[in-house]
Order: sequence, then C-alpha cells, then structure tokens
Amino acid sequence: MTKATEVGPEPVPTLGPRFFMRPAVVVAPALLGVTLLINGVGGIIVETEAYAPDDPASHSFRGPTPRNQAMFGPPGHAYVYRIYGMHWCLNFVCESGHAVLIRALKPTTGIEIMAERRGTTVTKQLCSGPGKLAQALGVTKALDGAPLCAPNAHLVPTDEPINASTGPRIGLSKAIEVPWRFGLMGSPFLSRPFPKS
DNA sequence: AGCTTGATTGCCT
DNA sequence: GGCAATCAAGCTA
Repeated sequence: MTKATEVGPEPVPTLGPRFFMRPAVVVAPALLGVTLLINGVGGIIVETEAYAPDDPASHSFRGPTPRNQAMFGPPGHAYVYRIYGMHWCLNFVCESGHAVLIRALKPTTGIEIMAERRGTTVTKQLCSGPGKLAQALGVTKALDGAPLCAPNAHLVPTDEPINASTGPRIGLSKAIEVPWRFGLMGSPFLSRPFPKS
C-alpha cells in the first residue's frame, strides 16, 4: 500500500546521448552495474573495455573505414563488428572515435532465450565474453550504427555502489599495458579474472 | 593477423 | 569439483 507521503515511483532513468558524449575511458567504468537489454533480453554489465582514436589498439586509430564507421557516428549508438570471422562484438559509441566494448554481463532477463541461443543452460557461460554476450543477446551486424534506445535496447543505471577492478585489456598486441579494462570486483560472470593487484 | 571461444590439461581455492 | 592456464579451430581483411 502506498503511503500518503509517497508520490509514486520515480521515472526509470535511462542512459542517453549525454551519458556517452565523453571519452570512452570515462564511460567504460560508468557502465558497470548498468542493466542492458536488447529486445528485452540481457542483464547487468560487469565488464567493459575502453578504446580511443589515439589508441593503437583501437579500430578507430587509423581513421574512418567502412568497418568502423559507426565509431565516428552519434554517441549512444552501437558499433558491432565481426571478430575472427565467427563472433560479433558489441560496443557503445562515445564521443567521436571512442567506444566501449561490452565484454560480459550477469544474465538477469530472458535467461531461457539466451540459453537457447548459446546452446547451454550454464548461466555463467551465457554472457562471460564479448562473443558469447553478442550471441546470447542476438546482436549482429544489423545493430551496427543503431541507437541504443527503445524499442530495441534499454540501458538502466544502477543505484548500487560499484567496486571496480581495472587491468590490461584482453587479446591485444599493442598498448597491452594500458589498464582500460574494467570489471565489477569479484563478479563470477567475468570473461576472465583480473590480474592480482 | 585478429578486441575469441570451446575443449583440454593441470592445479589448488 | 571448480577454477586457471593452454591450444587450436574458424573466417574475413
């Protein structure tokens, strides 16, 4: 029952262009704890990586190409690319040439759909890596350049405090020491553990 | 060669 | 058993 002093639920806050119109290294840790749903399926972001245009490891390092065009498009849109010829990776575009790779999330919504897409019912294996995450959420090239807002996507910030781990990004041959990987400390849903501090 | 995954192997938590 | 390290498959640029 609602008490007289309450005026009803707060409007659900949603992350919009202003949230993303910043450097990726600022946005990436801020995305931890955010709920991400694609067509109603997803969970809580627990691992991200930042990429910037002056970063030799970034797709945007050598300027716009047909493949990375979305990285130079509107902030708050998706950048989706294929890796190793077989997996899709989902990024959020920040200010021009910046993007955040979504590496892992804690499944919360549509778990059965994700399990079917992934071919496993092991929750920890549904979204514990960028390729797995994209498969579980049904992300393909069709989402490349698309805005990350209703009805296709929902981004809802958390009101919980965040403890972040940081460390080197994964799988790089350049700038391997730059600590632009961020994770929810102690989460069992990370793609890999963070190196001991 | 590449911002990975899944299966395999080895080692403790 | 559960987790961490190792290795090769798989396609596009």
